[in-house]
Amino acid sequence: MERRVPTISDVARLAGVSTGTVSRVLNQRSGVRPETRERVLAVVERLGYVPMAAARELSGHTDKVGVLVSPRVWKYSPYFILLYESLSDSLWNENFKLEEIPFSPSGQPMAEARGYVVLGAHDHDPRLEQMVRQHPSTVLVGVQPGMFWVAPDDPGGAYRATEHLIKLGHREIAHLSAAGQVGRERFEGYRQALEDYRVPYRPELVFDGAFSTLPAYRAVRRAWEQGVRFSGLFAASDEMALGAVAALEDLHLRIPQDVSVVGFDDLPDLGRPLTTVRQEIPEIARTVVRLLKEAISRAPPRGVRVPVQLVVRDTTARKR
Amino acid sequence: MERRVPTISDVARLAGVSTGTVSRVLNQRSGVRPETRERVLAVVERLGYVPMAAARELSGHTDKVGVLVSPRVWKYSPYFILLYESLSDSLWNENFKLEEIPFSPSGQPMAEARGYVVLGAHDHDPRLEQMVRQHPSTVLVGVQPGMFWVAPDDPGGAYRATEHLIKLGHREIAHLSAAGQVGRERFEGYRQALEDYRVPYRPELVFDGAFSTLPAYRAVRRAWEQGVRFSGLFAASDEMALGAVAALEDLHLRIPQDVSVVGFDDLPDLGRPLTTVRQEIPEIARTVVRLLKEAISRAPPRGVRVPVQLVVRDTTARKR
DNA sequence: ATAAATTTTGTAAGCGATTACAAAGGGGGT
DNA sequence: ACCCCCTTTGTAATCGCTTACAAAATTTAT
Repeated sequence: MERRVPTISDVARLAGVSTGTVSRVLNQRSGVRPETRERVLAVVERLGYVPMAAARELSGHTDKVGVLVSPRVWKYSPYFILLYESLSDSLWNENFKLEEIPFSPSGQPMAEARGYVVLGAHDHDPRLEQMVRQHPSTVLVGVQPGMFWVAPDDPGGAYRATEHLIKLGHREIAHLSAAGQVGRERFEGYRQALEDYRVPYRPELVFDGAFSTLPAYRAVRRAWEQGVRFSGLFAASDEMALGAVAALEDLHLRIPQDVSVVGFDDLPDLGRPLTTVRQEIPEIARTVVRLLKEAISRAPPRGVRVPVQLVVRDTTARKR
Repeated sequence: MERRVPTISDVARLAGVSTGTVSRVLNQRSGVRPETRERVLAVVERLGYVPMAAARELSGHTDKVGVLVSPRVWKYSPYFILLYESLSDSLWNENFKLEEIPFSPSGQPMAEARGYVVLGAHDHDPRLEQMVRQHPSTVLVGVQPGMFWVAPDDPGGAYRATEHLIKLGHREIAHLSAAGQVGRERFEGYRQALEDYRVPYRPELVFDGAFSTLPAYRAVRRAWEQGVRFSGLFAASDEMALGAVAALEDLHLRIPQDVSVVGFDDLPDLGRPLTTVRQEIPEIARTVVRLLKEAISRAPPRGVRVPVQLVVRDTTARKR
């Protein structure tokens, strides 16, 4: 009953090779005959062997990567948690170990690490520049020319969300926006779609929802009560979309019959399935890791956009 | 500039003892002369030495402790995150290592661990019983006779919150409640205070806020709009209190002049400082660890209430 | 003072991985 | 066949810490 967790030696023994070879296979080092590799991998698979983190780290070959999280509230958002976990996994696969590092007011991370990932930085946080100067191996999640960055295709996603509504026949399309880089980019996508399809842009249809449920609810409800009308709404985040849905329902409107709502992010376990723009968080994480390795090897900085995808569920319908 | 992180050998060398002795001091093992202990601790302090987690774990002396988190949403609440982190720290100090374990549908944790901590379990989750039978070294955060459990003094805190409002002269005191064990206990405290102070209990003043901002907002606003009146409100969580504050403000009421609001939890970084009942999350974590050790040593199960404390800030005022 | 008992300390073997280095194996070229 | 070179594999040291055991120091008993 009491089965020991298999170690690298178990794998080696069963595969008829040495631990060194197993290690080389697992770390994709060159110089292992393909058939040996196969044999080892088969045993790994069979035993369900997973290298022990502590041992790997102790042997001195995992590098620390620090994550700097700017505003404290960010820490509590599902998006952040998902991204953090995903990042942690991806890094581990590349022999890095994620560690949360407090972003000191002076702008210097407290602990030394091989590289850094910055999440949720403010727009023109002066600390960013300093950070990059002092620690070139830094990757930002967000957009920032001159450094390594990774960001979802926010404008593209917003464009497709809006386009989706337009194609359903909607012409009065409201937008729940929010301050900051991300909010701005999603707004741009919205606006561009309107323009391309010759739907007039009306500033009074854009509300600030601060990326959270309650402010979104209040903004939508207030606007509607003041006579602002629309048959479609694109919220720059799922949480805001949820707030909007609640507000509209309180106003005795039906979703999607009276108003179609599109969100952004595709967070899991949301309670209500939303038509939304899905971000591939794991893919973002993998990209961060890829760039981080480039950064560490002193490649010239570049930015990458990760594609997003429209997921149509039942909060949108053809305009009646 | 490139200063190495000190190891146990550095400490040993500087203190003029062997690594074995340092280790014994650090792990509070007996059989170290007090003056030697002092000397070692001084060096530890001076170097800022912190044992390396990986090495400690590898040496086989840290036990895994699994945390089971029931509903997935829980994971995104600040309370959970705070508790999790606190728990992780406290466990580490006692040579345990926290690990999140998926609560499989069958009710059996997937991985083997020395002990388990269950967070946010449903009221009478049938899996709990099975859990305890199969893994006696389980501590629940919540109340459950027959097993080890730790819970904040919810009834007491709710009592004091309500009492505070009563003593400020309020007689119409609303309550934002929520389903589940915790919600019920806080409701009980509220009710008991009313009874003790001879304030009539009025069921129409109790709303369901589902422990979150938006539902709380909607409940409060709807009630007020339907003519329900109160000059004080005790919300069973800070988040709900925030929702209530927003609702009341939208109804053109001033806090605390028109309505006094009390929350529960004292979450940090809330945006608006609230009069609330503070939970000492670190203390809860420490208690969990203490009980966990008892559980592991097969002591008879018991439950512990951790005291809470009323923190008066500026969302409450004397009734006008 | 000496031996025995006890307390305190040092020594060294692991824990599970990685990796430098050495050794073995496999072709070609002659 | 023989030698050389390149690829593949094995060996063993290493990372930082804990701990069983041995050794030394101290106390107690006689």
